[in-house]
Amino acid sequence: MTYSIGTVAEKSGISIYTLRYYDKMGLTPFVKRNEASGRREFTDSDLNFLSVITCLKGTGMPLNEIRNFVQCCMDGDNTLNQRLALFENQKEVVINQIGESLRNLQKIDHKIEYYKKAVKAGTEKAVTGKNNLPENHVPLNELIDELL
Amino acid sequence: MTYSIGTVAEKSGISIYTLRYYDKMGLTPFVKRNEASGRREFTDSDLNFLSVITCLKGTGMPLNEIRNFVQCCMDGDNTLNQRLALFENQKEVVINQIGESLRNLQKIDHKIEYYKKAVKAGTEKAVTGKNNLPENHVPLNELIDELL
DNA sequence: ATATTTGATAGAGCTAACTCTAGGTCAATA
DNA sequence: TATTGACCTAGAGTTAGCTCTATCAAATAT
Repeated sequence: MTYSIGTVAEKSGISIYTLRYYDKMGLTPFVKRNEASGRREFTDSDLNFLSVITCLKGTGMPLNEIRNFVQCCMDGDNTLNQRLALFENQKEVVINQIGESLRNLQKIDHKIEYYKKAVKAGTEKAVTGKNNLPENHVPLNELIDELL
Repeated sequence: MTYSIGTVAEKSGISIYTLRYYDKMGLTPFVKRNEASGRREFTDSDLNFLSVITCLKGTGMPLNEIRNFVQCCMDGDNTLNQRLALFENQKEVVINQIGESLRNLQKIDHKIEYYKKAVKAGTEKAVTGKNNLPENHVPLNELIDELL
């Protein structure tokens, strides 16, 4: 069972243009072509690989790093340690991103409180509170371990 | 008390180039200039404003939207509702980002487990587990409320 | 008083990640 | 069989967000 690029675009939400672009950039060298027509034929395994690529991209990893990772995968078992290290490192990255998101969320919450008061009073001048409260120090690592 | 652009760059971690670029893009119209020399003179209030801008940028808001927000701030009290709505909306955005980050984290954790086994076995072929486990449905909103 | 540093502007250059166009091939349908 | 539609490549164009250069003015250090 294989899928055309259009079908994959529908299933994945990635545009046909982008799928071809990724292929050109070396992100999907595993996708085979039809011998006669040269058309791409995606397998289910290819779709799984694509979802890993999407995950890494979602963490902000640039395409050339993702390409390196894919190359490692193609290079076989002697890159296993390297790939493990990559994911362990990326875990740190994501945890830091969540930390930043939580800090942003906190700041946004303060702003929401601030503007609620201001809207109620009809003017900003009536609002007294400072916007920069002291940061709380969430033990992020533990919390995230708990969430998963 | 005012700060030069170089001092602000140091304090904020934003490069001088970028600070000038933001100013050119209309993100910091509130920063006054020295009458005689034309140099920018940042106040403490300006730094606070800048930290809000940094927060919004950190949530992925594009610069032109941030500029609109800043313009609302300059336009005074009749934009209060609009500004409240903006932050309420941005809160949703950040919560969704955290959700995506947690899903990515989960996938990465599975990969880490996978590669640990593979490294131990010396080959990928020995690893049996599927990589795409069913998603857990964390009640994200409540959890985040709890964290803050 | 002079030299160095810091700041200013205008505008060019750069990178990443698409996004689209042109011109062609191949496959599926009326 | 003819036509429509999906796919192909090469390469140009686009956007966001910086980043840097050239050139000049002002401030600070020696």
